[in-house]
Amino acid sequence: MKELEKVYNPQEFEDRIYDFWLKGRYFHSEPDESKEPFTIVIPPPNVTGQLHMGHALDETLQDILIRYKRMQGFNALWVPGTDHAGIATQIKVEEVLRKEEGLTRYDLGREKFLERVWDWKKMYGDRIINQLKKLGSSCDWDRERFTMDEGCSKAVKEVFVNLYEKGLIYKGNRIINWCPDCTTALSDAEVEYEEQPGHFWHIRYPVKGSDEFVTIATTRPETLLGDSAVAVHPDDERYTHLVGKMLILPLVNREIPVVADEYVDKEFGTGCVKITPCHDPNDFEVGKRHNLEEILVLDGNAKINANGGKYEGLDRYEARKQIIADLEEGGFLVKIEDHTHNVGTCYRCGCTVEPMASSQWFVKMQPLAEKSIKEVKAGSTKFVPDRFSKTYLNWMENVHDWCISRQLWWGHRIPAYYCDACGEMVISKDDVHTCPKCGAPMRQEEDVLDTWFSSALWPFSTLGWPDKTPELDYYYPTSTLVTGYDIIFFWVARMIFSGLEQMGEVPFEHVLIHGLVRDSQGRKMSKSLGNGIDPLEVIKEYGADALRFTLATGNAPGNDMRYYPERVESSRNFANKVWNAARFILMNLKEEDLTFKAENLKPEDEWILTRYNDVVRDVTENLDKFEIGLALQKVYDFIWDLFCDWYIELVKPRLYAGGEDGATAQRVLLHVFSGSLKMLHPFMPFITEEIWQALPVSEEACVTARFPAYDPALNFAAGAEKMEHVMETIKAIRNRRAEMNVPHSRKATLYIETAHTEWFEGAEIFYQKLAGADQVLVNQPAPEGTVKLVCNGASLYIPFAELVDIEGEIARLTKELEKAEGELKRVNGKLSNQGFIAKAPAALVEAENAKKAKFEALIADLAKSIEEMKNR
RNA sequence: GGAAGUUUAGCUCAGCUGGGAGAGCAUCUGCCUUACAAGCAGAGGGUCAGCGGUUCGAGCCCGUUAACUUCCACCA
Repeated sequence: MKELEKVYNPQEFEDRIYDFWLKGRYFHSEPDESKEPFTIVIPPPNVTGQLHMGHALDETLQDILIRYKRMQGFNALWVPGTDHAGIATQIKVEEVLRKEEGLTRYDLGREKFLERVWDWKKMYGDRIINQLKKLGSSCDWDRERFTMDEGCSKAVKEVFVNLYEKGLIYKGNRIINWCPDCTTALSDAEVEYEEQPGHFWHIRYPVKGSDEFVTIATTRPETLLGDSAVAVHPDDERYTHLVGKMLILPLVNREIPVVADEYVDKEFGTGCVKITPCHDPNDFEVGKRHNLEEILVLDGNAKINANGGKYEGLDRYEARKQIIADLEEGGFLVKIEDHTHNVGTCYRCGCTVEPMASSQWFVKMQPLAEKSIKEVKAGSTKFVPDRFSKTYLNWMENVHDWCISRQLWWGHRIPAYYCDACGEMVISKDDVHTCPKCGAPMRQEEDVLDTWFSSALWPFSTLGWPDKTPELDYYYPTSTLVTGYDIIFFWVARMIFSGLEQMGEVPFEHVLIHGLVRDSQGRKMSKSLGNGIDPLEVIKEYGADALRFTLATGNAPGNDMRYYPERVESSRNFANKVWNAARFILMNLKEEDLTFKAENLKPEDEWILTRYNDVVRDVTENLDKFEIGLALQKVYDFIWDLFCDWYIELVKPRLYAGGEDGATAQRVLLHVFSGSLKMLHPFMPFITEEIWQALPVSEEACVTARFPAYDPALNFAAGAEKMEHVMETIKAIRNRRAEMNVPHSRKATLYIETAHTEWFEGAEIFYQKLAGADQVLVNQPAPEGTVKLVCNGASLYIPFAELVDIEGEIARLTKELEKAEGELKRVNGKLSNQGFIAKAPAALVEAENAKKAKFEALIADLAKSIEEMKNR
């Protein structure tokens, strides 16, 4: 038997325990038909390679589920996400490049630039794996798989070609969101809207061949350069006479028509809208309907291009300034209004996105969405908590086509090949070098795919798809996805429709949604605010177990949680409690044979075993329903309150006395404690394993031990009830002594008057140890002037005559009496209610009847006691 | 504009299918009782946001009002 360090010091053993697990290959899972699989898909390391709180929460919840399922005999596997082609990686590298070397990716060239990104990825990939280990993640990383390898590229190409052949991928000219900083298109989901103060510029457009004007209002005057019409509502009588006439576009002096279109809101502004097909999605549609000219006036860096005439080369905001000045000078500017409006920003770099017409690749969402909606409605994939299925359905039902091309270098290149000679385009899984039509050389599409295009394939691409691997066969569909609600659209939705389309089955059964971790003031943790808390720092100070405990407890699925250092501290305190309990138990295990047997059990043994059994049942139920916080709370309460504060104290005398009773106590202690450790292990893996390795138990490691199961043979209702009575009286005595400020060291004889003598048989030692009694006399006359306590089924007398404050005592008893009478009244009210008698469950009515008897007896006792006091 | 969430003790939050209001922290009191002061034993503190309804019975179900939060869409 090993000894534990005197002080709980997680830093001392956490690394060692992790190595122990690795060495024992306890995390290893391979397809095994004899076991049921349980699979979790996990995200890849984030771009900076720095574990942040949100990530830590993800990992913790996943790891809890994985460990729990493994302990239940499942073949539980993590499916590590293949490294994705994240836009953020490229941007980060570009940023560093710019800052440190003053270079752009174009200066470096494609090949060299990609090498840089690779280096970055490898460095931070390794780093994050090490950080995950610190957290206790039992993820079995496969270094080879963890890269953007051939297999994954193969899957991406396969899917692309597949969708293209079904007509679900097309290339088209559309308005997309363009980020001038990242110089790429963004999908709708990648745009964040934020309210910003701005202006409405009212501008006059002269009507050709007349001295009339129409006045339009715009928030982006620089787009005037690309106007190709002004629209009015067809029913707007103010303007019907102008429809079909031409206007002179100020500054540019181009002629543009007035068109009538239903899109215009008569009530809004002047009722005239300038139409800029290339820089506004609605205008784009109007332009298509009226066959308007499409004039692009911005380039990829949001500078005015050659179509902008004299403004060419100006940045969009400088151009705006200049154009306003010129308009004013020309007398075209009517007025300027303040106006707050929603501006789309890039969710990565925060820069204002520019809607621009551009040739991009799209996924046609309608047919994919229909299937995905059907499956979730049918319950093939269940969201936990369920309300998030609404979020998902809402999005799916209103989904737009998905822009998947990105003008970046880092990522999976779109497998499209062009022939410049004859204009042929080929979509192919294999590299195509010569044009099948004319034999000229072909070049591959420069654009890469959206990060989430490949990420959406993880549930099967990481298992070897499109090859028919045993893993794929065994593990797909996976069991659970754990993720934050902020990622439902990006990832969850796309995994669902990709899985359905390629595999014909939803990718996972459950999606466990958690909230965000906020700071103590409820703000989102972010780098710019500088309020992010580094999980590694927390681990360093309090240990990974404490952090995991904190993240897993005290909040419900899908709700945000606030991070308080005090909470981690209290988690650490709990770990310390467990540690000390272990030390105590190890000190007292002296028997040779510690195998648990349900023999010679004392009431306190029966009580703790019964309670333990209850907790095992509850915790299993909770975990099966993904109620991780509730489950952990129950384990915590059991270990601290019931096991440590009661059972250990109750059993100390037996342990010190030794003998057969002491041996039984040792066996029960070990049985219940080791079982509790197993229940606690998924939540606090390090400390439980460290203690486990010191305990004389048969299972070689806690991580692979069998999770406790409810055992009907260990239910001792009678023994447990008897013990509860004793405990109730102990609490009452402690309470009174504390109220009277009697020090623990002052002992007194305890007189118990009761009809249930069997409750108190053999209980004397407990009162001596826990309630300051030196001896206990049952049903023997107590001396005059004692303190009297009235409990359910017993009256207790303690001879502290000199401490008794008669008036105070009467007041106290009267208060208790009133309380009891109130309770009795409530019970009587229920029982006299015919509706209750008739409709409530029989067990409940019976319980109320029992309460009635109890309160009646209590009231009689209290009334008697008050009389006695008054007569004193 | 559409949708979802929140409102419970001083603070942060639990409360599972309706059946006598809970935890942690904070506060107050007494204890260094041979595992643990990172502890032990106690105490105080709540009209469960307001109103109405269903029910024998509502923190929980329904309706409604208010405040706050988030997501989606988006007005030139």
